[in-house]
Amino acid sequence: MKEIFGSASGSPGSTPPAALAAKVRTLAPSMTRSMQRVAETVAADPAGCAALTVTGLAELTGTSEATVVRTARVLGYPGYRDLRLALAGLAAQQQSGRAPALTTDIAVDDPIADVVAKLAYDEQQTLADTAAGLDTVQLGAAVTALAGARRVDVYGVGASGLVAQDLTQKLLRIGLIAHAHSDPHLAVTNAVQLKAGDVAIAITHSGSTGDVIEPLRVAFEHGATTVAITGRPDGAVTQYADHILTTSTARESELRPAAMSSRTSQLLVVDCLFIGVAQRTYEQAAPALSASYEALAHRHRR
Amino acid sequence: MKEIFGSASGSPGSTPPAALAAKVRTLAPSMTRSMQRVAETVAADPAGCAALTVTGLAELTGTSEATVVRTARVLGYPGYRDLRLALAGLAAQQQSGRAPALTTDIAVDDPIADVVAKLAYDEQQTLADTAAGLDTVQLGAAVTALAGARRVDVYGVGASGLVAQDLTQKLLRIGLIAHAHSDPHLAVTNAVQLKAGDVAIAITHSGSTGDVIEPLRVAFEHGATTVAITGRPDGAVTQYADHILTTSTARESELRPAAMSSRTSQLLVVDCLFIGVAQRTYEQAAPALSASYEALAHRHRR
DNA sequence: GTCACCTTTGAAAGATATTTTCGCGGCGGT
DNA sequence: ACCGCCGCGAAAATATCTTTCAAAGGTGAC
Repeated sequence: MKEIFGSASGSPGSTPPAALAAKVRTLAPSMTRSMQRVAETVAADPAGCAALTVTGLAELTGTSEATVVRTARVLGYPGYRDLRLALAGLAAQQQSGRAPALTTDIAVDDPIADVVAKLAYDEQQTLADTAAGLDTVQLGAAVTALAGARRVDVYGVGASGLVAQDLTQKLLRIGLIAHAHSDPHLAVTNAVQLKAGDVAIAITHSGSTGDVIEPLRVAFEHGATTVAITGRPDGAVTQYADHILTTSTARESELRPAAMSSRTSQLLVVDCLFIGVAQRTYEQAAPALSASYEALAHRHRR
Repeated sequence: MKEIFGSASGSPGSTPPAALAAKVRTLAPSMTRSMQRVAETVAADPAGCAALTVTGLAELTGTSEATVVRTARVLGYPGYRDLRLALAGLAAQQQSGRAPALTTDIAVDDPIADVVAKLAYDEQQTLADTAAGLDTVQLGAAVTALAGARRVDVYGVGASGLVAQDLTQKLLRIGLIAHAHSDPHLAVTNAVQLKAGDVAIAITHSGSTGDVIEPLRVAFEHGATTVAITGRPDGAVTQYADHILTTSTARESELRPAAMSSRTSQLLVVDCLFIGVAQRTYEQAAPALSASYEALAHRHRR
């Protein structure tokens, strides 16, 4: 019966897996030559050794299994198995340590793995920035307006048009009457119908997209509550907006157009609006959500 | 921020030890009950499980050794031994430095500021998980296919439809011929036109959306290169997919439908595809990008 | 409701890996 | 040169992991 470990799960009782190199140095003098060879090999490449069995490590160091096990004992582990686990831990730590070298731009010759990492990192950054910069008072006001709205119109063209549609889809699912407009003419035509109690939302990264500002102005002048989701809180769109929700912008580059990060940012804002409204209208939203889920179930194959 | 693994020095091919919780979430639906129990136990306490033998873990979860090994396989490891090593690595990482994070769900009575913080955090998590779980080989293959495609069709309905449109918009901007279809009939009708050298992409979170699978099947049978972007790598859609890109799934809750995080994940994948293609076709993509930018300038007001 | 079929599961056999045992051979002291 | 001790590895013994196989449980067809 081998393998005795304390019952406690995450107990930090055992040796902190760091300082392995130091331990090797300290204990080396008290080891025999073969054991030193093993210890040094292990200290030099924890990751590599973690992948080896006793036999493998014995061969690699030109020794025997017994020696490897003895070395593990000297290093303070019950046996090789546990040394190996510690090694794996060490390797993982080392690897995660040297992570944040991702500040560079995406280059034309970046390997695909780097592209993934950099993009993910950038978008995470965008999300953090957006969350930090979002004015919760304005957001709350916008949510209140939406929760009591008779009708909601959302304007957005280009990439922002998709965000507008996303918001619309979500609001519809919780029983609100919402429309997305990406055709500027139709948008204006519809905006004329709005009145007090209705909500109009304009989504534009630049804050100066005429096709989106125009319908918002009309809605504003007809007494609707207007919301602007924009990356430029000083843009032209804000002059017709009762509530301004600011999105954040990541540096753009040649390969990474601004539309990409602004979309991420806009979607977060839109999600916040949605959840906010769902909270306020919970009684009605919850059943509506599950109802729409049910309705789609049969569209899924086995 | 979560671990983004670099080039990975010594450790050969094995799965990056990150994102285990995410992988469990992704794969859980395709597991049997007992396996799920094992997977969840492991995800909940990596450190504790790393200290257990197969037999120990089997007893703890009330299953058999065989089930434990099977679970390890599903999670992408050759056997339990390797899972255990990965677990040890994960545990070490967790212990080393880790923000406790807001793990709580979004509640009905959360103040709006918390909603923003939690949503942002969740989406960041989703991005990290997606990046960690994305198969760069498959991604590279998909990019290659796209870069040389005569024509690209993208299928997606519902929330995924917007992602499909997003991809299409981007590809169009760099000179590819791309169409998004959310009408299943039209999608099939168009799929018939595809042939070798064309690319068809299906986007579906569930992996079993008939309306999206059908056109992909037709495209597949007509010789087009097919790509599936899905959260269920074992879903029905994958049987007609030459390349499978897996999106990650966050735990969903009543207020936060799965569609939300899957969209974030899908968009990251789509962005990676786009950047990848832009890299490959740089000579042609760069001028096309700035050209489309120029063309829109006059639409912005002063 | 019943049957046939498929899936899931655990017990036990089989294969590997780890630990222990045991004795050989080198080395320093006498 | 002889004796005894220490380091070392081969191989046996044990623990651990993997595979196989048959029974239990569930599902859909009739």
